[in-house]
Amino acid sequence: MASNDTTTRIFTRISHFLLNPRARRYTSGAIAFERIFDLQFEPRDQLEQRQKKLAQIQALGHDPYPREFRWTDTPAALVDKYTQTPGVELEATKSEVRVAGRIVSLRLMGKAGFAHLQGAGKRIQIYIKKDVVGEQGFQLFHLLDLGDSIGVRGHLFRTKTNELSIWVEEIFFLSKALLPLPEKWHGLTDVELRYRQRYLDLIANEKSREVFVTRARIIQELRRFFDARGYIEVETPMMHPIAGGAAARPFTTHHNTLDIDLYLRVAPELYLKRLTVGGFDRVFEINRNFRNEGISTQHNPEFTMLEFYEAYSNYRDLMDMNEQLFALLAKNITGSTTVNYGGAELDFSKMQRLSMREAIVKYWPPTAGEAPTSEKLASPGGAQEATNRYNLWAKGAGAPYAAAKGTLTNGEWTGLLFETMAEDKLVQPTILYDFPTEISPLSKQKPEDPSLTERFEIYVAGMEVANGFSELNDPAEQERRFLAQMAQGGEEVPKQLDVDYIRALCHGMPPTAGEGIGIDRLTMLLTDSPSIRDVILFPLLRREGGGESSSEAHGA
RNA sequence: GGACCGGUAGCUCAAUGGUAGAGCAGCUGACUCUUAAUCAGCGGGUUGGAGGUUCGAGUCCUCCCCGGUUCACCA
Repeated sequence: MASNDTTTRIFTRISHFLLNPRARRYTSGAIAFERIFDLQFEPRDQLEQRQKKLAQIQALGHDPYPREFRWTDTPAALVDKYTQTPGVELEATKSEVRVAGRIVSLRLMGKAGFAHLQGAGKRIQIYIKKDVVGEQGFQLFHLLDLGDSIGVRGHLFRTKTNELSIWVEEIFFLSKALLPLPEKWHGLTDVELRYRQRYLDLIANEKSREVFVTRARIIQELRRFFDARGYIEVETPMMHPIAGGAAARPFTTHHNTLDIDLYLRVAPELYLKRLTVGGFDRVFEINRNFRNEGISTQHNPEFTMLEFYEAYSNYRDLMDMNEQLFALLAKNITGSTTVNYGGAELDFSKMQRLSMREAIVKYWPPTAGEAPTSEKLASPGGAQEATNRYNLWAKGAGAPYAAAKGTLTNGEWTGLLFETMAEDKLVQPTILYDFPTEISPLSKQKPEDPSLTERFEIYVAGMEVANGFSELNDPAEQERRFLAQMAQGGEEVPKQLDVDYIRALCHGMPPTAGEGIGIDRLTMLLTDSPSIRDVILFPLLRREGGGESSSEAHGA
């Protein structure tokens, strides 16, 4: 978009200016500023105008970039505390408040004026009268623009229309907004700009601010939950010599001094399990994983995962714990165990449980012929045969079909068939369990059926939000699975055997259950956000404008 | 990478193939309880870019750029 190009160019230029040491060398008055602003961009008029005003503010005797402001209350705190208090009472006490915020509305009327100050996410109105603040103060008020930061000293009162407001006795200039805020009616609606310039999104869109506050609360709740159960929180490496713990293409980086290539981790799993070997029986980590794969409304190349491991438990124990955890989170975050997501009512008070084979049987399209039975899917060639029959139907019906690359094992066919036909049907919170061994290289097999593992995933709104299992702790079996994986090859598979991990298992890992929960997707569900980009402050975006430096990929 | 939708003033959007506009923001002035403040006036455009069709293109055609959605990819 041309308008966007222009805007982003402006912001880029400004940030260059702010980083430019010359810019700090202003003396006084507009002339110095005008020389520094020798820039070729479009909204020059506004920028120059505000520069002139800043110079005038300085000429009035104010520091253009003061160091601090001592406040007594935030706008949000005042609004919270005094919503009910009648004006008479406020006038009677007239207790002094000092409040800082950003000007988000401004109405000047001759020798008086109103404005709204925004701080801590809420707005409070201020009333400025020339009689009260004096000639100097009122001159300053006249030089303010939407977006400026100011502090005020005064007392609370209510206007004719009964709005809680501050009767300003003194104004303090705090910071000039040299560039205008987003349009005040529509706010910032351009999706790209909302992601790229999140700071503007946060000012203009209350909903956006709430999402990120909620995200922080979700993480707090999770910490509380695991703390209460005797877990300790750790941080394991993000730079791995071998990218293991998940099948995903890693990012590559390089350490100069050691002259070694490293991978950004695709999962913390193998390190956390080393810690259970080391005696951290209950351990968790909340941090970033990096996967060099596609970007979509459900995928960001870096995403936050909670991973936790609990010794002496199995996957059934985790399933039970998850039911509690999800219900508790939904309740504490949204106020109810029933959560609206994209128009669907998600009920977190209970979770449907299905084995993967049962899910295929259950969601088999009625018009695709007779559904396979679980026994049939388990038999040799059964899953492939079912997939072929499904594909035949899907091609006729125009539904997505399962495209296999190369030769697959029975377990891989099962996984593929499930993903193709059943995954997006799992809207209500569902625990899907008993995954094929071939697609679960780190999970323990079921004693009565080694073709399956004690593994489950949680699906909500058709999205995978969690993945847990009874951890494989037999080093010989683990080595066999790693080698099988490597033999299979592909970019998603580690290139080398993680010898130290096998060695760690040789020192004995207690029976352990472990799980990962995708924090971004969980936040999407609990904030009714349709895209993962709505819950990540600075999602990875395409490079701006085609050819330039990539330093703006995350915004600023 | 494919498909679909979109790109017009700083922002949000109009404009049968026939003189590029409105509101907001900005500037000047008036106004001492406004709240999308109001009133009067002013400035603001390479219609994403390049070609083409046409007497005439914001509008139609081709290519390119940028963005969104979606599919593919993605334990």
